[in-house]
Amino acid sequence: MPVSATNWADEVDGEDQPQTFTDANGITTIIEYRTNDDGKKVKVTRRTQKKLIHDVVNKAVAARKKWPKFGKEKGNKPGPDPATTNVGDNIKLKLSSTGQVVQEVDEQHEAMKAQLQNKKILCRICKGDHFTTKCPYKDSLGMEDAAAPASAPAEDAAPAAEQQTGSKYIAPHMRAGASSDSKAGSGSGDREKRDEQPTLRVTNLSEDATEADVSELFKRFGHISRVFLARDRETGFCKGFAFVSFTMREDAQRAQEAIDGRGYDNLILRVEWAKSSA
DNA sequence: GATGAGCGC
Repeated sequence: MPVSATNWADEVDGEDQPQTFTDANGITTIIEYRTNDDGKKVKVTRRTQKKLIHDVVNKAVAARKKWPKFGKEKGNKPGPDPATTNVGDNIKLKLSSTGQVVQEVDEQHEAMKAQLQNKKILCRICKGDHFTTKCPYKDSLGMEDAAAPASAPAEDAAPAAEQQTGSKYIAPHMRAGASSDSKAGSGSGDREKRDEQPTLRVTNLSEDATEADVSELFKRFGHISRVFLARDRETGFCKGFAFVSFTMREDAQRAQEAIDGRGYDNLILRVEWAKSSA
């Protein structure tokens, strides 16, 4: 195969002077031929750091900033709007002289974050004071149409419930429709009572799922009266399915629709209405 | 793929 004279990589012979080449990205390559201890001629290739790649990316980012905004952002000025945009940490890693990896936080982004700190942050999933994208429930429950519970507020919010409704707080066991054995997981029950509650059967749970996992997953839809996780009698591992009873049929209904087909622990959960066993 | 526990005073 003929070798192109312009292909510097193949120009090996008779060049004792260092050669330098700069490519389109501004990366400079230096080639020199040295004589080593054994008297042999060796080729030494060095390149300047690829720092210009970084600049190229930033140029593209800068260009994008000038694009007209569209959708709900239409007509807004360039740059992120704190109401809709989460400015994350831009962390660079660099090697220190001791070989340890050192974290460097980009100062520009720190400044940006500080600027946005005064703004209110409200998670659309759980109403916590973090961004929706940072919600701890995002992976398991991160559904866009996160339906707020109609009959029960989220997250052990007894005092909050009082504030929200403006009426007197009613303890769960005193509420209409609450069962006498309202302790979730107590499994105390006579079957008749159990079977008249709106109960879901959850299948395809992983074997290390616990009652707590299941109730965490479902409690945001409303008050749960009972969680039963089928465990292997000997090993104690989850047998892959569980029953979740709600106080309110509507809550169970919404939970069924919302969680059925959702991923949890790398598995796709199935949620159906339970049939009474007999 | 699956339908919940224990049985004694």
